[in-house]
Amino acid sequence: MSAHSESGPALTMRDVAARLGVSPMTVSRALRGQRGIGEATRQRVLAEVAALGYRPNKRARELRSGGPNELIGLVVTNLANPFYSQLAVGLEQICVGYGARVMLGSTGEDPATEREVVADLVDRGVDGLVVAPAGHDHSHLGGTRLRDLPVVLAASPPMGIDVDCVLVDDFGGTREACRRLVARGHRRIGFLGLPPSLWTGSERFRGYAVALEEAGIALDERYISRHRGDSALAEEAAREMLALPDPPTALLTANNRNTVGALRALRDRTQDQEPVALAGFDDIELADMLHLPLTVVSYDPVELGRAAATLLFERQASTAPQPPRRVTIATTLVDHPAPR
Amino acid sequence: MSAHSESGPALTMRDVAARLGVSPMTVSRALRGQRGIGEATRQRVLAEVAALGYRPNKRARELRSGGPNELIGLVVTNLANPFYSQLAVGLEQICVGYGARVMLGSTGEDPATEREVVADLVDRGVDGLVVAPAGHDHSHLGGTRLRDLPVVLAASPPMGIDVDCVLVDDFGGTREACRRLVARGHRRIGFLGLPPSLWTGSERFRGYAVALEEAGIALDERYISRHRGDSALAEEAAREMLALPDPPTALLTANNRNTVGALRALRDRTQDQEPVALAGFDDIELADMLHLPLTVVSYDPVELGRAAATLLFERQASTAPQPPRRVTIATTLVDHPAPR
DNA sequence: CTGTTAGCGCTTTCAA
DNA sequence: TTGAAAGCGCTAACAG
Repeated sequence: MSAHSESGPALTMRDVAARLGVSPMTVSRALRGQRGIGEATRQRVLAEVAALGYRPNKRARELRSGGPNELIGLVVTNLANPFYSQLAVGLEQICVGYGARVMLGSTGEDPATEREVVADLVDRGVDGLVVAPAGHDHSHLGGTRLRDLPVVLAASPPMGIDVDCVLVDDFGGTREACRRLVARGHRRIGFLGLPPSLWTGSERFRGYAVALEEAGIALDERYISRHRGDSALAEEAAREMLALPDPPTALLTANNRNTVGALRALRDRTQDQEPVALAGFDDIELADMLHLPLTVVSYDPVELGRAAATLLFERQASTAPQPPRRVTIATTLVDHPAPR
Repeated sequence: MSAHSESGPALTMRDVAARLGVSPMTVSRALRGQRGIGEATRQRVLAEVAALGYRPNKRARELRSGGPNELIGLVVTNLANPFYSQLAVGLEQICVGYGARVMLGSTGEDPATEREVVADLVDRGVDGLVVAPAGHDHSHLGGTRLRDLPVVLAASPPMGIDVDCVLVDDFGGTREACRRLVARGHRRIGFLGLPPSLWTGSERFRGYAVALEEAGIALDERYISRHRGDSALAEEAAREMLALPDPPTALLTANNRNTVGALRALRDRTQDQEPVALAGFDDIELADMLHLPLTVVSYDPVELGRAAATLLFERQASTAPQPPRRVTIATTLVDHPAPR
C-alpha cells in the first residue's frame, strides 16, 4: 500500500508542512525550486511530497501570484470541421511547449454565442485567445473588454479592431488553381463560391477573377454562383451551370463543401458527355480514390494553429506595444488523378 | 465612450462596492441572484456592474466556495482524428448545458504522456475527465490519485479500475457487416484488422469470427491480417491476400485506415479481374463518390461524446456510490453504391 | 436586509 | 536559511 491510497479531502501545503515540522513556506520554496533553502531540507520536503502524492493547487497559486494561468482559449465555430480540429492540434502542440493548456469554446457560427464564449473564457482566466470569428465585425474582441489579453484571429483578418491574425493564402491559392485550369485550355470556367461577406469568400473569388483577367477571359455571371458553403446548394448550382447552352468545361470550387457538391453534380454524367474538369480549395481525404480527377488547393491547418500560438506567446512575452502582425500560410496545388 | 473603455488592472468586487458605498457582500449577493437583498439595492448594484463592465473572478470564487469549477477535461490521442473531434463536439454540447467548459489534452498515443496530461488537468481543477485511453491498462486513472474525480472512458472499457465508459458496438457492428458479406454469397472473406491488444481490435475481430462461425465457415489464417491502423500496411496486406491462389472474394476492414488501404489495393484492378467486395468499420466521407461500392459500419461519435458527458454529470450529481456503468452506442450498416 | 469577520490554498514581503 | 504575517478576490458563517 503506497501512501497515496489515502483519499479524502485533498492535501494542502499545510498538511505536508505539518508532517515535516516545517512551515508551509519551506514546502512552497522546495516545490518551486526557489533558491534560499537548504539542500537537505529540499530533499526531505520533496520526498514527503512524493510519498504523500501531494499536488499543489494551481488555482490558488495563480490567484495569489497573479502570474499567467498558462491557459489559452480557442474559439471556433465547429470543431467537427477538420479545419478547426487541425487548427486545435497545432495550437496545442505549441502550447504544451509553454506548459499551457487549451480551453475550448464553440460558437456554432453565431456571433452572439461567440461573444458569450469569449467572455466566459476570459472570466476563467485564459492568458490569450485564438478566435476563428463567426461574424465579420470583430470589435467585440476589442482589448479593453478582454482585460487587454492578446487575441489572434484565425482565417480572417481583423475588422474594427487591431489584433494579430493568421491567414491562408486564399487569393494566391485560388488564382493558381484557376491558372492551372486556364493552362489546360479551359476558357469557360464556372465558380462555385462562398458569399462575399466572408473574407475567404471574397478573397477566393478575387483569385478566380484575377486569373481570368490575366488570361483575357471576361467574367460571366452565368458561370458564377456564390452562396453559403452547403454542398446541396453547390450541387444544384453546378447542375444549373452544366445545363447552360454553352456550359463551363471546368469548375472551380471555393471550399470543400462546394467541391463535394460539384462532385455529386458530375457524378451522373455519362461517358459520351463532355468531361468537366474540377479544381477546388481544400484538400479532400481519398481524393485519389474518386471516380474523376481533381485538382485541389492544399494547405496545412495544423501549421496555422502553430502560427497562431506562436504569435500569441510572442505577444505575451513582450510588454512593449507592437503593431498587429499578419501571418499567411502558403498553399500548394495538388493533382489527384482518377483511378482508371 | 462607455465606462468599459477604462483599462488597467482588472476591477474587483471591492471597487464596485466602494463606488456604491456598500459592502462587497452586497455586490456578491446581487451578482449571484441570492435572496436576502433588497430589490432596489440589487438593481443599483447590477446597473453599476454593467456600467463598469465588472466581471467577477471565477477562480477566486471557486477557490473560496469550494464548489465545482464547471470544467471537464478531455484527453484524447489525437484531435485531428475525426472520431475524437466529433467526440469533443458531443461532449461540449452537453457541457454548455451545465455551464461547463472543456479543457483539452492530447497524448499522441503515449501512456506516459497520458499520465502527465491527466495529472495536469486534475491540478487545474477539472470536475471530471473523459479519457480515450492510449494504453490498455488504466489503473493510473484510479480514483485515489485523481482526488476521487469522476472519470469516463471512451471507446475502451476500463481495465484495472472501476469507472464508467462509453463504447461503440464494435462486436455487433462488425458481425453485421460480415453477415452481409456472407448473405451476398461470399465464403472467402479477408479481414484487415487492428492488433488484439486494442479493445476495438479484439472486439471487431470477434464480430468477424462469430459471423463466419455462424455461417459454418472456418477461419483461415491466410485471410487474416491484424496490425496497427496504418493504411499503407493495410494496403500491402490486402495485396498479399489478393495474390493468393484462391484469393478472398470480399474484404472486411476493422477501421477507416484499413478501409483506405484496402481501397488503394483494389484501385488498380482491371475490369477483367474478379470484383472484390469491400465492407468496413467507420463511415467515410464521400464514400458514395468512390469508384467502387462500399458497405460501412456507421455510428455517431458525437452521440458518444454526449453519452460520456451525461454519465459524468450524473455521477457528479449523486453522492451515493454507484456501480460503474457502461453505455454502448449502436451501429448501422450503410451501403454506398458506386457511381456508374 | 446588510455588514463584519474569517479563511479557501497559496505566495509575497518582511523579519529573524 | 527559515518563519510569520498579510492578502490575492471572493464567499461561508455569523452577526446586527
